[in-house]
Amino acid sequence: MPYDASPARPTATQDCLLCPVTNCLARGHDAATAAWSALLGPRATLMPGAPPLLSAGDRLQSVYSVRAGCIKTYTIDAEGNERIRGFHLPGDLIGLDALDGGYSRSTAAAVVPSQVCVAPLADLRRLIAAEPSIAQRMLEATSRELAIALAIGGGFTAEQRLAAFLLHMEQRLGARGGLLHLPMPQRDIGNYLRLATETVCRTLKHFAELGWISHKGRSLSLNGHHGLQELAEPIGIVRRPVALRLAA
Amino acid sequence: MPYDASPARPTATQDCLLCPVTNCLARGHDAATAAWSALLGPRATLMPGAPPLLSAGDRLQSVYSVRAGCIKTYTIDAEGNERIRGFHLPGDLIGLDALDGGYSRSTAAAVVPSQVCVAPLADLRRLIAAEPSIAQRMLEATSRELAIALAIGGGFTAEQRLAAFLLHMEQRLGARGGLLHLPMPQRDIGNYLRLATETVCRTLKHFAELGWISHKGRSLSLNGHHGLQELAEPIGIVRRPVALRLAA
DNA sequence: CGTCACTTTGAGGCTAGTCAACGGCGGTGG
DNA sequence: CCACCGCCGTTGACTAGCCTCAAAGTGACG
Repeated sequence: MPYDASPARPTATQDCLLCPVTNCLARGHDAATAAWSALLGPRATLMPGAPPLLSAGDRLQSVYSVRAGCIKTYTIDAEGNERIRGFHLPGDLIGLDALDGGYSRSTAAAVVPSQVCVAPLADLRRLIAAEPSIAQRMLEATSRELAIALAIGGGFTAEQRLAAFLLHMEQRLGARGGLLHLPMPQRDIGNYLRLATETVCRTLKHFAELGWISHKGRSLSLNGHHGLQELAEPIGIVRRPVALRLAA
Repeated sequence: MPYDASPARPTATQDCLLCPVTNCLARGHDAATAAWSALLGPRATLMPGAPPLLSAGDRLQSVYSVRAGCIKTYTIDAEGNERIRGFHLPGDLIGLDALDGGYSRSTAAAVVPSQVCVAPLADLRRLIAAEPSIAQRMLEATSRELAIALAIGGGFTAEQRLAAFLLHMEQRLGARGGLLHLPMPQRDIGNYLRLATETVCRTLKHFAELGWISHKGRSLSLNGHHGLQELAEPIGIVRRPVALRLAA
């Protein structure tokens, strides 16, 4: 297996109601969940290197919910440069930046073997009409992505962006004890954060020298130092470590 | 008047159904519009320098719809640095990045004398339950902002970002014949685009030397050269000038 | 007519990118 | 089983785009 760890463990036959995925839209309650669960029936498995799930310029047919693995969305400019716009982990939706306009602005491909649930747009619209709470949840998901995009897009230093990225991944992957395994290569991290691969590498090394992290390959452990948090704090996508904000 | 031109022209007593604003959510049709119109009843006028409409960390009470003027949203870090996350023009909504979480991530203040319509969240939720098309439209608005944030956040050169900004403003302001008046100072443009004020100035000068624009103060005219479009093209927030995409 | 905010211009420095080369690890094939 | 190959990560030297600092010019307003 070319991808060290997190082999996506398909969980193919599970029902969405029992979905193990932390943030899965379908979790929770009631009739909305049942309807959503039915809608998400069709699934697709994606391998790295395989044709993309979705290509920039395509008419958006469906929204996708990541069930396992990691999907990256990106654009490719005239010179062939890839520009990664986001990484989508289990529980995330793909296609939210295309709901206005109706055609996809980005291409979506698997970073590691992955599985997605497919929600055809027509069905989704019907579902929204019947169950406004679904729209509410999609609105929240889109809002969350917007907040992240605005935060990462800001004018921060390489160290700040990388620190925020690590903490954010820790949070999203639900890492226990600061132990986590990044699905993507440093090249992709750098591309996403507007950094050269070399800068990612050097900055990680720097963090390691400070004792803030230790890493081997794509597995890393955040040693709980406040350094990363202090660096990432102004970016504001990581939950505050409690307290700290008494004044305005 | 300290702000040369576009003095916001309050239009205070107009009904939202007759709203002159191009993209106003309330435009269009049916019962949804009527309900929305009623909801948007309360209005607020904002002057530059006045206390912000909304502050980072506040519990989000309402979503705001810009009716006239220009509102900027920004964060302020520990050192007091302002970081502008977006400019909101008539027809834009404010607060969309806070729908998840429920508290505002940014502060909103007027760039020029402005007017907003106030949509209390509780009312909005009720309205969405009754009229799913409102949720649909908000979803589209949020999606649009997401696409813009992702695009501007990418790793582009100063010239590319500024070119995209100018063309985008031309589009959003509905400028006729390439003539437009920017509401915000160069400092704010630079802050938004992660550029020093000096870089904005020099880049504008450069565009002018190339004959692509001419400007005096905040009024500028885009001379229709393809240069700006070519620069901005990879960023992808400006509509293509027709044709050009036969392949792929 | 002075003040203040904004813009413009210049000189120099730093962050991060580019270029180049090597090491490691896994997979593949002989 | 080992040699080869390709992707990824690492390291060093150099470069460049943009930022910082400094200062003067411009226009609006009191």
